[in-house]
Amino acid sequence: MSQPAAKKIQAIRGMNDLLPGDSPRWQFFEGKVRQLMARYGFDEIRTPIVEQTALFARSIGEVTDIVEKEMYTFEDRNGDSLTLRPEGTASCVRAAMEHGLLHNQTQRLWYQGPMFRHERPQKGRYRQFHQVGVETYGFEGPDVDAEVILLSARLWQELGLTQHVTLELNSLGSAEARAAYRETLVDYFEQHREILDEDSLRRLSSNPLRILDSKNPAMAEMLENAPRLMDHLDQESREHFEQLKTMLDAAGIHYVINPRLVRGLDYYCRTVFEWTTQALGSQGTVCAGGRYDGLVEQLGGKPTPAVGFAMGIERLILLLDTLQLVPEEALGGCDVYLLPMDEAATLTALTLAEQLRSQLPELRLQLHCGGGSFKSRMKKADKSGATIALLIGEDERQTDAVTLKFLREEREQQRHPQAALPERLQDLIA
RNA sequence: GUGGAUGUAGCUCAGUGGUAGAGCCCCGGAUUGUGGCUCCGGUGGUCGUGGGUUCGAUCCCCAUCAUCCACCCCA
Repeated sequence: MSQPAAKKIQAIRGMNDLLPGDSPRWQFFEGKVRQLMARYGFDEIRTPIVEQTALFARSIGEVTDIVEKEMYTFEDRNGDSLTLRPEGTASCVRAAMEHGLLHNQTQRLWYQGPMFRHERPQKGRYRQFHQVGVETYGFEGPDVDAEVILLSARLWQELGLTQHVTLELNSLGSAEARAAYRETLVDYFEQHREILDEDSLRRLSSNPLRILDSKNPAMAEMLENAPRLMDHLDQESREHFEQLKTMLDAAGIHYVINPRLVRGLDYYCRTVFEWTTQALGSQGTVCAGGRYDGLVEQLGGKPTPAVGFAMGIERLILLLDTLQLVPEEALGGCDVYLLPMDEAATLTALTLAEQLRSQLPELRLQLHCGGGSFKSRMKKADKSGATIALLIGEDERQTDAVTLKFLREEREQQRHPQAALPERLQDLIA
């Protein structure tokens, strides 16, 4: 029985397939990250992508856009409210607390994986996107702030991005100072309510600090006279910030102080920073983080200082791509394409391929499969990206030999006894 | 969530109110055992989807889905 044409099923909006052509870039980037984390003494942590909804509501802030309208929240079969994680910090804190990692000890952790936010997709902004994040717990001083910033700076160095990113820096003060300033600011804005535009009125309850960033000329004068965050920093935060700047100066890291830099998530305090680029249009923030000393306590743990950041992998890959910074050799492919020239040579080729793979574990060898004319076999050898083709036909089979042909250079082809191949290939590939 | 642009072959794109084309890719041949260059031939399309107007719609209208850009927000 013929069925009516099934409705075409496609990927969920804003959720992308990573195709074979893309994955080498990701592996290149992920490899750099993995190496770097080890060099800085950070350990990887992996947590589930689903958590109880309350975890995010409590940590990110009830009135943030993320919690109010961007979370993938659904009911489990038993009625619990679950949420696909919109960011990594909350899960990290939860896991660390749950397993006693914060009990009288410090931690330097990193994670990597998919996050989910129901936003309108755009270039560099997707509903399922991927972050690499760093979390430190138990370090109070500005040295660890500097450490995580230096780590990120070194990653740009490794990737060749240093010239294309800018570090913006600010301090929000202690949680108390920030909260107090926020109140002062809201009071001030309330007094000038008639000047506020629609956007700002909305931000008044969600993110009043953002109002300072408004470009509306009608509000410029009023904003000019608004109370300043820097004047409301507590003494300790002020010193913390100064010390951090001294450390970054000493390490030769350039930064721009941006007093309007405000992280959207409620849990941030004191140091906040952002790495931005001009090369990606309006989605220019490539890495952002800061200090969240109050978060562990807020989630029911003991007061624990914490610093971290998250970076958007899609945005970084996009950046690497537009700047053509992924090296050719990172783009995959294989070294050798082994092809039987006719059907009769299939078995010989297959067993030889397996032998070579046993003898040369580093060798990337693709065996021709699928038959076809000799011409098409050669075409596939070319397409495979291999530098060397190994051919086995009637002549070779009768003498236990193999023809070795160079695909990427003008060089006479050779014929070798099969037994001599491992040594020969070893030389050529190395 | 708001505003705008765009959906035609696997990819990049032309095109017309009378049921479609190029380049690349793929396959075959010129070249019985030598890919990349050249030449010749071939496969491949419910013109995003669903309605409407019309004798007739890929084209006009409406809706819907998706992508892109900006806003918002964020990594």
